[in-house]
Amino acid sequence: LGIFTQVVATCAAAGSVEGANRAFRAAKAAGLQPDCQLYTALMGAYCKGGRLDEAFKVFHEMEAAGVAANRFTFGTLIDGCSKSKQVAKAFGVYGIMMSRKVAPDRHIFHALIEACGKSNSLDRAFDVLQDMKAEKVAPDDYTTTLLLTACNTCGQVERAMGVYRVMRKKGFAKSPAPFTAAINACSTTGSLEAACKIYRDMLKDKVKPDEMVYCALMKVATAAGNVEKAFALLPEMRLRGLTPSIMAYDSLLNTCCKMGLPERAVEVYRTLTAERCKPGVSTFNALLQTLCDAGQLDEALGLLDAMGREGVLLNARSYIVLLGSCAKAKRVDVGVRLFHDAELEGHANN
RNA sequence: GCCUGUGAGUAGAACCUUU
Repeated sequence: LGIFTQVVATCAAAGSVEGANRAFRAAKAAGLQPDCQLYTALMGAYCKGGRLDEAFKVFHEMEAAGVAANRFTFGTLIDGCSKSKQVAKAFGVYGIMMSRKVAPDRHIFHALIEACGKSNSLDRAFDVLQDMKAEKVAPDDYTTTLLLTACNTCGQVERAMGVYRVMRKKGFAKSPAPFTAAINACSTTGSLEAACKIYRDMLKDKVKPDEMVYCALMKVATAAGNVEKAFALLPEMRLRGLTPSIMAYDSLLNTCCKMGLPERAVEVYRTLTAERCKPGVSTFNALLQTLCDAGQLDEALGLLDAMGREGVLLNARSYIVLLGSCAKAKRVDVGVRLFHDAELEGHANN
């Protein structure tokens, strides 16, 4: 059973619902009676694949087989409901769980908070926090991060800052994630000062920033229109012992794109190539967009060779950007050729 | 007797999926 469960879980992690299903059936075919863990792993696969109904079918099958669900089972289902934005269902499962006298843990509350955030029910997210305390489950960094993210998606910057202040007062932030979420709240208001303050708080609290922190800061700097600040974060990262990866470079390319700075974008591209970072489609799309927005269609077309060399295929987005630029420049011949390429590669279907 | 190993569910940026 352990081996089959691992196979199911591995398939789920790889996004192969079919593989998970096959492994589950193989366990049965081997004459094994599935236990709670195996059923739960299969439900997880369905949930991750967005096939919530089938996850519930497995749950009912499990119940019919007389196998009792535990907190892992309920946690998997609630998380699946959250990912499919089915808040009511998530709380329904929570209700069943409580009626079965299964003690909830952090995962349960976290999945519920996430579900509330996704459905714009911020007040309810805070109710869950109260429930959590009532059940004597202590909030941690994950809890704070989820609450901050919920505030952000609901556009409640002030509330996010409130959560952040409480977190710092209690002093339990040990990881960079809650700080990143708090910084992200600042990009809504474009308040670079507030974001920098959070960054300084983090250093003061002896939490080591990771690359995502810098990407979030770059985003805020861009929203505030402060290009120099965004670029200054690159040496700052290095100063803290981090080597910028394609993530940071992509963020800077986005800055160039939003601010209309084709020369600097090309400069960033040169740097990341020199640093042996592997550019992806998003890297090239940001570059293409920047160049096209600036009317530099030929420079953009020149990049296509580089893409080929890097083994990066154009996607629909790349073609849309290029075709728009061809249209604006009235370059019919180039546009038609690109469109044919797009057709051949199956990107001309929308 | 000792040692070791033994399966399942959570968070943050950007991107992509989907102009």
